[in-house]
Amino acid sequence: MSEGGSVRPGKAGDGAREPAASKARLRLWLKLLKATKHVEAELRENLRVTFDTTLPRFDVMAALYRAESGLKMSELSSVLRVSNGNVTGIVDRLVDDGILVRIPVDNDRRATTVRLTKAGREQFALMAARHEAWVDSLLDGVDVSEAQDMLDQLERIASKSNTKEA
Amino acid sequence: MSEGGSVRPGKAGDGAREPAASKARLRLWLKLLKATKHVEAELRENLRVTFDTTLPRFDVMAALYRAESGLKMSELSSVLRVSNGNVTGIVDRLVDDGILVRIPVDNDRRATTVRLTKAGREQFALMAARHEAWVDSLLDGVDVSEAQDMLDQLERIASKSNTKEA
DNA sequence: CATAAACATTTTAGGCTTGAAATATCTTCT
DNA sequence: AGAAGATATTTCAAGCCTAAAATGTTTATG
Repeated sequence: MSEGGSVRPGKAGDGAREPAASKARLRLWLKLLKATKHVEAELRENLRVTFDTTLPRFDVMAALYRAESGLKMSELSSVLRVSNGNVTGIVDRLVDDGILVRIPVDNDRRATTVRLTKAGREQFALMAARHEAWVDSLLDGVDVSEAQDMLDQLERIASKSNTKEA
Repeated sequence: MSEGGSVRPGKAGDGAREPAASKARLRLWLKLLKATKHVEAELRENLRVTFDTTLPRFDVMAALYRAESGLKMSELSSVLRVSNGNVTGIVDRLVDDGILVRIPVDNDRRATTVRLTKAGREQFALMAARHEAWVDSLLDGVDVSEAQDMLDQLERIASKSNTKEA
């Protein structure tokens, strides 16, 4: 958690505009972070005790569940927005557990495609249903229809300078 | 918390679980997560290139900056909501770097208080100012005054305590 | 007093994460 | 063809993170 709140900066480095707005944005950010981490921690815990798995594993499986024909390692890493080396490790373990298979790509011996096994698809279907229910329950206090504005603003945040340039 | 039936819990208090609402909440969650991760990644990168440090280190320093008389390891871990063992490692490294000191607690040889050194306080003051400016800039697209509702809803989410038992 | 329980912290084992270096393969250009 | 550059992936070193076990210390209880 980035808890940089309630500190008197005096003079900021780059974008020192109105101090009040800046502080308000900082508070908003801290709340955003706190709520997100809270939900994430609950989901992690639920995945751990219910399915003996982890969020990163779930994320990899989710991405591959959607891509029925599988994804190359680089595609996976790009979809999940994590480093190549990171994906390598997670996939290694999922392959060991019989949840994923690596399939050589024709005409390119550098690349491999990764795909869910039948067992992997079945496991994920179960997990996804529970996951959706967990999220539903965790976000119970949020009026989704009224949150549309914020949602759109978040969308803008997340896509800002996100065009692979950063 | 969401330990009941995966599809239709029907517990006291929570709203009826319509599939559409459930999907909408899932989408909201994914957006929340995406936006948060994006901002967090930017802050991490900024801290790395500008101050050669990390978010966890920043968080520890922030907590101690506010607590002038220092915090015990357990207090630190509770404030930051991370495990004891985790705090041990981060503090170890900050002590090595002369940013923190460990001070024995009178009348309790189990505990130690951790405090920023003078150098640590100075470094953090610089970082906090830049940090606030970064957040201000990253949340530029968000109308904070209009986000109050969402903010309050997030507050509720984050404070929904998980009394694991019962 | 003895000793059991509670507490504060560290250690351990294992997984996640990154940026950078290393491998292997493919493509392009002369 | 052969060299140079681009691409796909893995390996590596280092730090973050957790749950659980271990260690040392204090408090409560018989």
